[in-house]
Amino acid sequence: MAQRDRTTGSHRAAPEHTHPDDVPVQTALAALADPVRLTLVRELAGSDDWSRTCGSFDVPVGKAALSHHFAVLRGAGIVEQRDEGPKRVNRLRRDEFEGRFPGLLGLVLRADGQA
Amino acid sequence: MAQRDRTTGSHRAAPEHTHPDDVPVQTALAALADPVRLTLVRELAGSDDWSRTCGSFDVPVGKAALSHHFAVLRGAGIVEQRDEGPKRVNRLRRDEFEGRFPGLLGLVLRADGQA
DNA sequence: CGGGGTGTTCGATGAAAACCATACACTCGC
DNA sequence: GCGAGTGTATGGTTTTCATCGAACACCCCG
Repeated sequence: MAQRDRTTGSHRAAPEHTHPDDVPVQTALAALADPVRLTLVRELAGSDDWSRTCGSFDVPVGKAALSHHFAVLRGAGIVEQRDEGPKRVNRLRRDEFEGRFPGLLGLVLRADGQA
Repeated sequence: MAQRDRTTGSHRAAPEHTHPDDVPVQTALAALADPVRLTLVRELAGSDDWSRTCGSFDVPVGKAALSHHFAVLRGAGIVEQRDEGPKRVNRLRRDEFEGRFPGLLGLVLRADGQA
């Protein structure tokens, strides 16, 4: 019982996740309406699942703020995290999120850098 | 020149509009990520174009705040306003906005009240 | 078991945004 | 023109949120 995972040996407090289905539209929009988080999502979208650690993103904020942003994205059902040794790797919840908010993800990704 | 409109006789400062095409995704998301504005958009979606005056919406804020919210929606290319006598009537820019952010509007409208 | 690497938590700070009350501007009907 | 009705602008308060620095927790490697 409660035997720890051998492959991803980690018994750190597992990150709390919210399934997209339990996320209000407003929360999802608010989560994506931030430049830093938008960058995270986009960079994540261009990478393989579980291939990026939290610290591997190119954003102009400190560790603390970064950690906070990931918590927000988790709470909005946009990303999933898993502990892998000392690191925490990420995955974009493409399908689940798409099921809840069809088109939204594609919208912010295709997103024309601006204008 | 500059003959005033006869039908909607008004020479008040015309409200400034931003076309959806000139709106950054972030701005659009931020505009919709507010409970009051979301209510405005939804109520507006359930009414005929130009049928609703600013004051005719059921939101728990004062006139000043309301006016501000409409300005934000205008700046995000979501609503269009026109002066009609002493009143200012509204219209949801369905098609134009849909062209710029396909699916987004439908998403916030279908929006399951919550969860 | 000690230390480097990684990420979270805490407390505080600063900026942005929502809000209100008041005062003003404009249109219309009398 | 006055006065009611409608919306905007201004100034100031409150709340919210992004951010940082520092302290802490955890994992691994030697």
